[in-house]
Amino acid sequence: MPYTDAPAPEVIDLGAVLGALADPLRRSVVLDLLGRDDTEHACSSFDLPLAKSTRTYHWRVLRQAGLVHQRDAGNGSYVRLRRDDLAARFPGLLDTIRRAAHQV
Amino acid sequence: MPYTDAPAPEVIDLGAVLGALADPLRRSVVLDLLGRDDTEHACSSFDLPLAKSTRTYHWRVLRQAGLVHQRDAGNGSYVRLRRDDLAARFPGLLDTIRRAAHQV
DNA sequence: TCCAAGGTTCGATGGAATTCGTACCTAGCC
DNA sequence: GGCTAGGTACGAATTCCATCGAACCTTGGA
Repeated sequence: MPYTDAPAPEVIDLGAVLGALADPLRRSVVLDLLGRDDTEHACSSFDLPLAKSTRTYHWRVLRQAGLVHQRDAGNGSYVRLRRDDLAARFPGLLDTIRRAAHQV
Repeated sequence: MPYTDAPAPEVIDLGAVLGALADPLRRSVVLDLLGRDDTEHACSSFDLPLAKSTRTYHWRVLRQAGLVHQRDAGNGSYVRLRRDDLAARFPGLLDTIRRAAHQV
């Protein structure tokens, strides 16, 4: 069944976004997505050293924070960074994070 | 006694900063400081609806994350936003947060 | 049809985060 | 000196976070 818990673009909460990005693992996923093209990517294409259920948990956090859109394909599932929505709501945030993460 | 747990400018951790800013109360304090002049401000000048010990706790989080510098004056204590350090380490971060927080 | 790969859900668990009360400290003021 | 305002330290309680295992589901392929 599809995911219905992603916030609409205009109600994405800054606290939730920052909380999601505060975690090193989730932040690395977002940075990874920023380095890929702006399309869907298979969840299985991320090499996360965690139990399956823990991966599910982190994808949910990112989804509920409004950072990613997720699509269930029964078999696998796919994620896409919500670049436009985030750029519209919090201009420059993702760019700033990307630049900050590439620091020393 | 003085506070010795503030990180040096070059080792401020992005995760710690984002974690500190994820909390609505702490974020509001930082935004408040951004709206004031770039000097020391008395901790007692912030109207935080919390027990004294909880306020101390949140100042410590902000201090240890590297967001503020805190000075003990025996009697009161004073904080100052580390604008320059943060701008040097994570360019544009505070500006972006400020802009984002002023959104709808 | 059976099986494997990829995910979810549900409980459980250990640890961190947040809050508070109490006791204590320091400087300034009467 | 004694009092007060502003803070800290510490312990306790509570809640939230991150992790996992086990059971289950769905699709695609042998």
